Amino acid sequence: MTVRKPAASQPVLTAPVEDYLKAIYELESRQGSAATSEVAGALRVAPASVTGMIRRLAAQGYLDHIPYHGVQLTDLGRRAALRTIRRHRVLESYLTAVLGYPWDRVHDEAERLEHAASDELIERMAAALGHPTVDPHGAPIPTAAGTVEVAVHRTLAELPVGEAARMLLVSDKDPALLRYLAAIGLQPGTDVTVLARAPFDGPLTLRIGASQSVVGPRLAEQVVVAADRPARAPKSRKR
Amino acid sequence: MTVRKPAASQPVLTAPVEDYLKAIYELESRQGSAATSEVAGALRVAPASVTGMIRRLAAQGYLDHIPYHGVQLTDLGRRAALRTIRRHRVLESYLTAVLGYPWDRVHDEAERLEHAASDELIERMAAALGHPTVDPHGAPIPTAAGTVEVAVHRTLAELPVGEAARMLLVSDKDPALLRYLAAIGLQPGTDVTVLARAPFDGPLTLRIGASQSVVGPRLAEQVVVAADRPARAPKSRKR
DNA sequence: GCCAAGATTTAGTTCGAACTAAAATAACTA
DNA sequence: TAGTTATTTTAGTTCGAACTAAATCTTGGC
Repeated sequence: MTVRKPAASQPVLTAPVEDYLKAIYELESRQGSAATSEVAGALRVAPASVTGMIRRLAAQGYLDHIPYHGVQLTDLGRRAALRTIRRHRVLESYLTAVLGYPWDRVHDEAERLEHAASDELIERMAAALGHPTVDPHGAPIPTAAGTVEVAVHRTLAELPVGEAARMLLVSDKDPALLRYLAAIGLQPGTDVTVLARAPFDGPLTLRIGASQSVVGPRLAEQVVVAADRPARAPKSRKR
Repeated sequence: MTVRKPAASQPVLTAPVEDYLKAIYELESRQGSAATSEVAGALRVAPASVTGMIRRLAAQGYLDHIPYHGVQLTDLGRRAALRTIRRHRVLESYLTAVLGYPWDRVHDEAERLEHAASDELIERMAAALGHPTVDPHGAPIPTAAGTVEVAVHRTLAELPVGEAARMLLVSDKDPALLRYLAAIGLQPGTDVTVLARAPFDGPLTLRIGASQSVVGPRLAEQVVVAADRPARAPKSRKR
């Protein structure tokens, strides 16, 4: 009752531990490594706290740590991270699809529920949705077995002028950004073309459906797109 | 991310605090008072731990504590308890009605989610169900404003032989009991009559629909029933 | 009305997870 | 190559929430 119980299966991970593993996984897969200070920044925690937690996680076999030279998730750690990420993304999908949450408000809710929901609940939600493969922001949902599609794609900032593309993905972390994207009609699946790009890191003019919008380069970097036509060779692999 | 955030509104209650307030509320309303050792028993925690927590909760205004003479929830504490109970019961209702959970497995899941779900989520779930007033076990769901129906009813153990009654309520805590009740066809709303009661605390013979079952007196004490016909004066009041 | 049994509280520990301040190491630049 | 700066780790605290053991209070039975 009062003790934090295992959300479901064997190893009893606390909420902070799940958060660390998830953050390290995301830093690793985004930039190949996860520095102490980056983890600290992602979790809004002092760097010294990260060192402490990392020592414990290494002792328990979730990651390898070479002092002063960063960490690397072990298979155990990666599986735990993917399980948390699956929960998060299934929850986001369910909350938007079934309970009518707007996509900019779904992240915080999922962030809390992901530590409390049992595997059974997550699988029931996934089943109710027909086992979706991406969440409302376009991020791939790891399978229950622990595999993810890791796709490398361009962002809007890199898309050549005139080339048609389809929006794929945006981070779920910034509600204001998500609201803005919704307002200009950009969401995963939407077709988009860069009509013009101003020099010196200037704004981009986009065609989205029938309308046009001008957006800054910072925003364009956040939006991941894919070639509009079926790609020649699918640029994705299993992990 | 890593810090336990307020599930929704102002006062930041930790999961253990919510569990204590809920347990004390339930003991108070079931038997008028909540002894240290009873709270300890309900939460499966050492009595000394309860004393420690009670001191803190008293200091924060959630209850009044006269050392060696028990505790009493303040209005603040009662409101917090009812908020947690509402969450729990709305969650149970949603999980059974929408996600197909069997009623004997819904308690544990709700027990964890009740600390993580936001008010918004709970209200969306309640709305999706048409604002139910009782949970799957027949327990009344407190309103968002913090009021509950407190009804005093008889149990099957007290029901006179031959008098028709309608099952109202059973505790959600014992999965085996719930499975058994489901097996003999007893659930909230079901009509039931005591056909015979063996002497010396013996078993009861019940008619449930078209079939008969024999149950022990311990089970009968757990099952709350109401007169089958509209009661002369409704034996309930607001709190 | 006393006393033993039972309930409750105090005292002192432990653990996870955070913190600050100080020390150690790595990396970059001059 | 050396020195400075930035990053990381160590050392020592704090807090919530549990624990055990010991002390204290209440009460029921005689």
